[in-house]
Amino acid sequence: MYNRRVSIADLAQQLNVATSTVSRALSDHSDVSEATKGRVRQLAEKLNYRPNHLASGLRKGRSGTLGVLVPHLTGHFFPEVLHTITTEATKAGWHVMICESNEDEHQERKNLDLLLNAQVEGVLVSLASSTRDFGHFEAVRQQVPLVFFDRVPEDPSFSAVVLDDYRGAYQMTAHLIEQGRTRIAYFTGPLHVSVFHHRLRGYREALLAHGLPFEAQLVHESDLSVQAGRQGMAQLLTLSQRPDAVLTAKDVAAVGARQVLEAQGLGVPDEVALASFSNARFTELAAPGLTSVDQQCAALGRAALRLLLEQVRAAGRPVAPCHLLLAPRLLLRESSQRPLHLRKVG
Amino acid sequence: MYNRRVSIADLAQQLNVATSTVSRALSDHSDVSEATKGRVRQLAEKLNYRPNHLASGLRKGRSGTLGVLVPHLTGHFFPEVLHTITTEATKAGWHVMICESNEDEHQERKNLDLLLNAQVEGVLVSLASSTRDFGHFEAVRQQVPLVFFDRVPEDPSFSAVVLDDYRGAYQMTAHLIEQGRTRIAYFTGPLHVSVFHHRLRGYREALLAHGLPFEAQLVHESDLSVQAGRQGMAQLLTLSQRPDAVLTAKDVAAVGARQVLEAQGLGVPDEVALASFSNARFTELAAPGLTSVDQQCAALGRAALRLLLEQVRAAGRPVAPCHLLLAPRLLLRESSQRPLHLRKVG
DNA sequence: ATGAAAGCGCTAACAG
DNA sequence: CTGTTAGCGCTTTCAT
Repeated sequence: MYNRRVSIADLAQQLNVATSTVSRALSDHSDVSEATKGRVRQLAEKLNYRPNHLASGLRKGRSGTLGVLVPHLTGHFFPEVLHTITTEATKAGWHVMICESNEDEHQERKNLDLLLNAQVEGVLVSLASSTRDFGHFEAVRQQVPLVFFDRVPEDPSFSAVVLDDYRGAYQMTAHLIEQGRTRIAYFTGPLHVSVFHHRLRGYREALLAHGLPFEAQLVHESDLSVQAGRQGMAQLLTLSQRPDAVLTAKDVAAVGARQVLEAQGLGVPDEVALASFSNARFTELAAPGLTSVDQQCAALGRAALRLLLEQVRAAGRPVAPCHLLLAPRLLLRESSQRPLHLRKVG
Repeated sequence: MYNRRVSIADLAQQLNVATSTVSRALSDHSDVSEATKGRVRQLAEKLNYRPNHLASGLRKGRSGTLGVLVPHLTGHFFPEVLHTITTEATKAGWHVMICESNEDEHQERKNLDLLLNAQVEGVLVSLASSTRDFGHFEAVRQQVPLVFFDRVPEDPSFSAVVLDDYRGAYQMTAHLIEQGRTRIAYFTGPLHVSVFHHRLRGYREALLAHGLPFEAQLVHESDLSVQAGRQGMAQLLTLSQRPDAVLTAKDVAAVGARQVLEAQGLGVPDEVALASFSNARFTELAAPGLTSVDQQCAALGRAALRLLLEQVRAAGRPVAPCHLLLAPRLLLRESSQRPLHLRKVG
């Protein structure tokens, strides 16, 4: 039914040369005559020969494969990052194995096992939100280079690439203040996740730096779902003095907030400004366009891969853990910009 | 720097048994004593032994890996399908290699090579939109089982799983007609892509079956981007008699259409009803919610994987090509439902 | 219940 | 320039 796969030995036999010659010819080794190379390549082509990656990997002690472990494939961010990683890695001659932890620490463990068994030569990880214990990563880094991105552990001995969330939140908060907002609410995700931790800090420090108070009642912690966004917004509207701006640590929560505002007849941005993190499709599709902190997926993916490959190429020589902070970029759209006639002049 | 990987030979040596015994113990072979199994497992655990997937694959002539090739990882549909596929495949003990063709026939070719070289035992494919020639798939199916999903070739000799796009379009068009719409415009994608071809047929036949004319001027072919949606809508509004409903073959195009309608002060659904295909996040997040034909990602992924594994397990025995049509499901939301006071009674 | 030995397909010394 | 040979880590007869 299926064709038997043709091996180097088959080619060698048909050409009356040694397997080693064929092997060398196929890898364009310098000390094979052009004539032989030609004959080998031609026959390989004709018989549709394909190198057995398992065999060469086994022999060379190199799988030529990298592992990537992400919490999930849905949404905007991870697919975008993965796209960059696979494209670049493939270009550099690597295979990539992608795993999903489904935000679950236990599946994260199992997937790491899977990757190590597949003999990956390096691993890129973005943490599951439920992960509290990092023992499984200790084991990994004793085997292969390991680089985290976006969702990274606090432990600075791990290499990591992240957006500068602190600065992103700081700058966005500052932007809202510059638009004349003085009561800025903030929707955060679980604070044990590093990104959310840093964003909250940025928010707070921007307030303080501009002489505004940090009020606990204006901060709402949740899973940042649409649902949570609605709840948070509804709660804020019960305050005696309602906020005039809302910053959410994730875009979908902003959608929920907006729904509530709309239902209450409160205009965006006139009465309440809205801003968030991430740059999913709908932040630009929504009307009015949602101001947000761009996640720079491509830059992040590229940086993480570059860092990993550096460590892989270091081939065992000790490498100091490296931390990359990507500068954030604000995408200012209508949802946060005070209409001209309402702006303070000067 | 990195720990040397421990092999079966290492375990065997430390336990003073043969490698074959260790191998058998680890795979829980029936004729190894429980005592030995215990000792082996304990040491394996202690030394953090991990089976070398390359070596066992080479020896067994089985890689335990499946390949999946999709046009891209962005959007809603493919990530969702991939999630199902990887989850289910992993559960069944398979590795999964994911590749992106970036909608490009040439990259599709290269990725198939990559997968075959990795010795995958089966391949799931959703076609790049630029693919016209299917020679490369001929080569693939001579090596391993091959199943297409969603974007499939016309050639019926290939196994394929698709949503019943014809019925989806038919039912959705019928739904719009039942809501009292009589001039229903349709935005289609490139017609050489099978899904778009079938959807157009469904649209047309639903019209005819309900005694409505099929008018070429109401059909707009494009790449279905937001941009294209805007253009198409703008063009429709120049007609002497504007449509009272628009069906788009992809959700983002509907977003573009809606933007134009809004700008022109035309209400959705009051003046123009809107419906589309796919069930991306924003179809439900948008206000009013966008009526659409659900893509049933999970069902599709599961069916495709099941079909592939059947063929893989058939292990060379000839398998007749199989075609699965998944029944569509309409998600009726506000954008298509005529407000009560305007509906025909009866 | 365990061991000895061969071999999956490939590459890399080493020899010529 | 080409061939011979050994071996990567594992599984699987075939013996015992």
